[in-house]
Amino acid sequence: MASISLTFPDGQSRQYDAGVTAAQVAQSIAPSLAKSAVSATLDGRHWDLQWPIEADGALAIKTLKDAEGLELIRHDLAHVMARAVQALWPDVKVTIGPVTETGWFYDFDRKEPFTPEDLGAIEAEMRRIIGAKDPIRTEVWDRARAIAHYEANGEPFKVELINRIPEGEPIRMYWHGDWQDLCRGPHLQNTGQLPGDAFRLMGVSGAYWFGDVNRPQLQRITGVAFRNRDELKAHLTMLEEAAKRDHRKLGREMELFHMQEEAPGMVFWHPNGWTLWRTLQDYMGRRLRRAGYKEIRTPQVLDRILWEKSGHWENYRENMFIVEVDEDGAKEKRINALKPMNCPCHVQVYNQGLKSYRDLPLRLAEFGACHRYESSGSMHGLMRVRGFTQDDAHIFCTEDQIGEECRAFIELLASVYEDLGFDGFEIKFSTRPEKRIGSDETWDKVEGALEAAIRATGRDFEVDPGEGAFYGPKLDFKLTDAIGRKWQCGTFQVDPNLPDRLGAEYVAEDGAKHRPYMLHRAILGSFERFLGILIENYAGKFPFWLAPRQIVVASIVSDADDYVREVTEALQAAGLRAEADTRNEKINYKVREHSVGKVPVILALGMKEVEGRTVSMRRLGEDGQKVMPLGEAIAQLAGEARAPDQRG
RNA sequence: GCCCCCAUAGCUCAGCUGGUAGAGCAGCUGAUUUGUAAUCAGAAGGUCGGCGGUUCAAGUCCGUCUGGGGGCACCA
Repeated sequence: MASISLTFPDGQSRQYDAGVTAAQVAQSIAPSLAKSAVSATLDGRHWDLQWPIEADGALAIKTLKDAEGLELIRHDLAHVMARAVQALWPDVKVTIGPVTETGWFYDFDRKEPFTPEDLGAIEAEMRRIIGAKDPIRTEVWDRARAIAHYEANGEPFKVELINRIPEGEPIRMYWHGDWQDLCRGPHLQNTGQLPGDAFRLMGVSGAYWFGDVNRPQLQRITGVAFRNRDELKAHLTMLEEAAKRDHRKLGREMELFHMQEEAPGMVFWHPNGWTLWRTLQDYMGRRLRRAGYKEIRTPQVLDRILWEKSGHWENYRENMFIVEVDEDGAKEKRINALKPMNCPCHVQVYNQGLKSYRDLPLRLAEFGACHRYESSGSMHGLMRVRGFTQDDAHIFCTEDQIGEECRAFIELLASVYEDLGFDGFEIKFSTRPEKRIGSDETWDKVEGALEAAIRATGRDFEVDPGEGAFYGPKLDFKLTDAIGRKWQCGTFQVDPNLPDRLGAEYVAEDGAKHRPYMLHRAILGSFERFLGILIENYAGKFPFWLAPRQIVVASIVSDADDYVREVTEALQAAGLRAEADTRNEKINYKVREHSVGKVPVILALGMKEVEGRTVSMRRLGEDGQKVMPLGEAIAQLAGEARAPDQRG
């Protein structure tokens, strides 16, 4: 038998017979290692302990402590769950069950829906299987045998999966107990290696087979799993914490906004929420103005003729709100649409009057309200709505100017995200999709220009092939919030096509008319969504400059009410958002209520403050309070209330 | 749009196998003048999301519509 040489992580090598398994290797190193081993990596590839090793390579034995171990737990739990489901309902057909970021899911085909109560029964059966410590074994089958097997068992989805496995790849079968599944592996050694108390089934949902609406809809059961009970507990606690900062809940509690049946996907902003919005919009307005943008305002309702020209009528009509109007004396109804985006309007503004190359780059910005008829199932609080407002702008420029505009945009975006409290962001470069307009020559040119521009900034970016817009390549910017979630907000898109469709042009140095390029760009994306992200990022505890309610001035005794009103007015005169609370309640009650209401500063005033013309300042999240002269307090708070771009 | 789940007072939620609704908080009224996260008392508040159906009887069972939630699909 041939001999092979395996190299271990410590650099040492040993000789083995070809066909040796990683389990045997582990045993040869130490019996204790063989016992705790769950899998291995061979030349970096995740490798089952039972698979034979036929050639020289670098082998590392993995235990549950390794990242591979956690993946295996989740992977095997998917199989154990599938087995449990088929044990309980033998008629259920199994499909696929991959590992996710926090656990796994498995999609089943079954006529009757799984109920939440079924999940408990499935979990119990899973624990029984884990308790049985069934050994897991693997075999490689040839394609015909595997297909025949699943056809005989009435598992059409597995047959399809086998047919999708590329020629030359081994087709592997796994068993534990009398249950069998098709799987590329690797797996644990036995089901007893699974932590029976560190997983939980989270829910049932629908999911299309291979993500295709035209294929059967399956039932997806999802679970979360960790190495041990404490990690599971920590995860569940994290979910509870995330739920506490849910913008829908905070929006109601802090009286920021509401939505109602008569206007699904549209937001009613209340005074507090609108204050937050305006604070953000005013800030963005200043940043854009300073960056050379001109702010404009364009119509909401436009005749379909414009949408036909822009191409939207043809491609996105189902997603547009259509407005039919009976005009006096008209034979036909006039058909309009609420604008789903601002760009065609911005081209109309550009097109007024002849433009010279000296006018470029021309940056037109609009806090543009748009409406899109989003499908009912996609709406989600403020995060996905039908009526939204973008921090939209379009830069009309020459090809030579794309690079500099891109650089300046990224600088601006980075600075804005930092001001708003977000630490970092990722950049994604999306190239031409299959369904697109414009010539390959043009695509080559604009993709090249955009890539050169992003490279020149020296920032890291990922390429996402085929994910560009149909009219041009783009950069997407994804920020990370306080609890590690990522949100795609900013975008920078190069569009050589819309100026063409809508006839934008400029007179160049050569005296001839040329098409400008159009750069679509946004930093926040939609105000609605971004405010939702901000609310969750800060869990409602906004920095002072953003807080819709900045200061409550509360009386301790009613004899201090006049002074409370005087202080409140003085704060308001200094431009601060201050309210008086002279209700007949104890100071404990007022402090609690405004703390729960997430007001950053409470000034409590009793007779001592009246006599000394001082205030007792209490800050949200801090114990105790500071007494200081009124004038000092106003100066201090007015300083803090300045937006980041207005600080000296 | 599709699958599952949900809809009871302003908010959070009870209401077992059908017998025409209950709590806490908020709000209102009154008392209390209070020193940094809930003072006490009283009265009031709901065509149980809409529309149909089954039944002597529906918050409860069935159908349907609307909205919401968790996913899938979609996201110019």
